[in-house]
Amino acid sequence: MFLELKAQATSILKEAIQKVGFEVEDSELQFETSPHADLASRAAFRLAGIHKQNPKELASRIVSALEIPEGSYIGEVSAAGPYINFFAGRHYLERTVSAVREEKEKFGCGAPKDRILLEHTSANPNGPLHVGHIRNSIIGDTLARILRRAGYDVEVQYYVNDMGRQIAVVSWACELFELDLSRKSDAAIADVYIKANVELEKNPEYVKEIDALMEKVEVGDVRTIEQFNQAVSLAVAGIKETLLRLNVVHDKFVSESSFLKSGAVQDIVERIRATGRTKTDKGALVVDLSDYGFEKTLVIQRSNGTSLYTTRDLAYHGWKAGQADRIIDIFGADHKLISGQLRATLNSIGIKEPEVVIFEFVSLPEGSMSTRRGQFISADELFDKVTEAAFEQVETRRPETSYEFKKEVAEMVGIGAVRYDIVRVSPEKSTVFNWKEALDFEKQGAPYIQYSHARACSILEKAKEEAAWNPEEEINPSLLVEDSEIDLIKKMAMFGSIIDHGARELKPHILAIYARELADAFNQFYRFVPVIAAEDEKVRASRLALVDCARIVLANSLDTLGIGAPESM
RNA sequence: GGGCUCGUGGCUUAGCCAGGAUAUAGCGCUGGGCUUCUAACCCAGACGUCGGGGGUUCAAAUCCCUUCGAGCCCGCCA
Repeated sequence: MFLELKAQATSILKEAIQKVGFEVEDSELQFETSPHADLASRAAFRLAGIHKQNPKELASRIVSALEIPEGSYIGEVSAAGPYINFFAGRHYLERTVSAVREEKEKFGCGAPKDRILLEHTSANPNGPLHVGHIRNSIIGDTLARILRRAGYDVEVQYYVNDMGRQIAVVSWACELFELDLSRKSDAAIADVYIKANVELEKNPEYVKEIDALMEKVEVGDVRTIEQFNQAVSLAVAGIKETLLRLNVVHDKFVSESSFLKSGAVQDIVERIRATGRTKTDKGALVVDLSDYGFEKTLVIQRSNGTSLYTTRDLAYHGWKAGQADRIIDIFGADHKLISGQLRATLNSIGIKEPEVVIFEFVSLPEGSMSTRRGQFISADELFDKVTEAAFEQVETRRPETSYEFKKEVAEMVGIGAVRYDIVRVSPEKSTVFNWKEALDFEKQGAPYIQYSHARACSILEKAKEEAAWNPEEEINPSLLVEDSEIDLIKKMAMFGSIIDHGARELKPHILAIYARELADAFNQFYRFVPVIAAEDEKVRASRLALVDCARIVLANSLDTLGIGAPESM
């Protein structure tokens, strides 16, 4: 709705500026959201600079020339010094309320758009996901949800490394040590993987055994491949379970080895060779990317002829490029360089490059996390502790409820808190994990937003019981005139533009901030405006409708954040 | 040594790419509010050289240069 408001302001302002005698592009209107108006333009600054005029005077001339058409969302425009301030009118507020009531869970959705292939998580199957990995999952999953709501046809993939060196070590470890199958399968894999790495460190001779395994896989040795697969599928099964609990689902798991089998890896090597930018360096095949600004060459084939992760990834991206209009990858900061080289190489052979979203590291107070060294906090452990802490909270706050209720709410609140905590900060900030903060529900996080939703549900529930509410009833939105009602409506109206913005910039944290502000607006309304106790029947009906709208937009926001929306908590 | 990212009240953080009106919000701190739709809430208050320095501009948290600090990367690992 806000996007429409902006579009109307754009055309009104542009017309007025023309009347005053200037030509402007849309981008020169310099709109911004502001505490002083619903939409403010700094166009007078810009025009004054170009045409050597007084910006204040120009602003008031433009405002006098301005005409607001009948039925516009704009109610009023005024000049405040050099600023041109636009204020939404009643029509905008009332239209927003009816739009939410009509569109319900579809409110905020964009028109159908292109097909997107989004890859996220793709952690190596050498152990369970840890708290660093889930930053990838949460950013990726939230983006996928935002893009879907924005109208894109999104397919989400997990790229499974089932043949790299680390996996060879895993497979080797499974032969050497007994798997503890009483544990979750990915944790059992990590145990032997960590032990194997200790062995490798002690006895570097073993490296030859790993090399041998990798060569066997590359040439298609059935038994070795079978062993790799067994180890990989154990780890992947555990990872999937963890992701499911996080409310993250992938449409497809694509394995690296499939590109070797299909010959795609060989094909891509030939294509790169054909550009003439490859050469042999100590027996290895390398690509010269100096014209793309990369000083060091990129190795795409070992001297023994085997492929590398990068080579298979190139083949994977070649395959992806053929099936979608946009390719999006979510990578950790350690992949910055390699993803740049990947993009350059793809560009050099005319394959569509992925858009890469980079997030910085989550480390521990004692340093960065490492599966190999066993230095990590697994996502499962975090989920267990956080839901346990949430359970205690429900128990103190709602002692009268059933065990099942408490469990269900604790799961939604705990997992929601984890997701929100991670998604709320912009990806380029590196963070240090700390238990105290992770388990703290006092701050304005997911539980705060969920609580607002539950409050809205509770009012509606009570009204239904008293037979005082019919959701389909015609209401008169012009009765919603309190400040906190208007603020709430305006906040709801922003939802679509937040989705649009997040999708355009691939920035999920924008939505997290918005959801909190929406909850803020609802809580203020809740505090100041009585709903069920409203004396006038028509006013009560309108307010109930508004509560229902808030409930819908809060639920839509939470859903897009991948966070559960409890009706009671 | 080179490259990328970050540095905003005690702590966490928005705003920075597209420079403009009193710098966003939470935690913590001080004080207030539950016989009234769930107090996981609300209200009020204190706390800021936007890392330091220089520059561009009518105007800089935002752009440029420089410097300091933190993280990540610079493998025939992934």
